[in-house]
Amino acid sequence: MSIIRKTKTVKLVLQEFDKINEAISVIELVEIFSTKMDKTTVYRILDRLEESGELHSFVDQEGLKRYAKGGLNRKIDNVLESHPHFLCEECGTSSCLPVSIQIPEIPNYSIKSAEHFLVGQCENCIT
Amino acid sequence: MSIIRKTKTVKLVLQEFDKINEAISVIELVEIFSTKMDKTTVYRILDRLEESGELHSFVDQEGLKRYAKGGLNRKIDNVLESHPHFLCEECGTSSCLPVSIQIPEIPNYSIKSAEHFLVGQCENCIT
DNA sequence: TTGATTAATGCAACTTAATTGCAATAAAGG
DNA sequence: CCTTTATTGCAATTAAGTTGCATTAATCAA
Repeated sequence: MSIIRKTKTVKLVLQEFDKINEAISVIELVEIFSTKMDKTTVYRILDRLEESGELHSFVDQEGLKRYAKGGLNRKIDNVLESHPHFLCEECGTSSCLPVSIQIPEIPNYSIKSAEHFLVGQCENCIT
Repeated sequence: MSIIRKTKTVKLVLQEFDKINEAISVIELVEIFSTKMDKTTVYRILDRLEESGELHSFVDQEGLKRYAKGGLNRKIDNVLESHPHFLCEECGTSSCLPVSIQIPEIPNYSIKSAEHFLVGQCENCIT
């Protein structure tokens, strides 16, 4: 599994994520690369990049899959570390927020992973 | 708009939510009521029950819409109060957890709403 | 209780994100 | 350069959710 071959299309996708520091939806990516590769290829490359740990994905409030650089839910010192994803309702950009969210202890429950989705106004759009 | 008429189908849906204390996906509900009403009707009743505040909805990690009793993101004393949604990876049941999650202050960001999705093992499945 | 108003429903068709099968293509290694 | 097989493109398919419209049935005033 994971990414094995550095094909032209894989390089294009990686370049795009180097340029943009946002969480991009798959449909945006399909649109961006519409002249360069088939949508099936986009889906499959994203799959592989996620499995190799170069990207991570989540599903936003509208049910759309989004990808962003790096991994999610890393365990640091045996503590689950997860960052929230943010959507600006003004400009529509989505991003990973560099803060850590505390998950309270829940009696008799074991929490393996956490996903946080915040909606509001980003630093560019706040009045 | 909200719910206006207490039709037979609306009563059936409300009964179901009275029985079950979980966050149920729309496709499950469509299946449950497959002999009682059309799937379009299920979708529309859920819409109305959400607008009237009797249910709240969220999209889970798989992109499926789920509904549960009550409202979400109530403002209590002007503080955003939101509970996490939980999915048990063993038995597959989803529920609202009665704990409050603190959203840290994020400089230059304004947070309007928050969605938390936890995955792990519930009290029945924990070993 | 009846009748008029219009919300609610059922059905069929449609939209859109995502997946699958398969033959053709092109990385990677020897 | 040649072989192996991962990767791609294309077409078809799946599945969640939506829409338009004619029909049905709550609701309420008379």
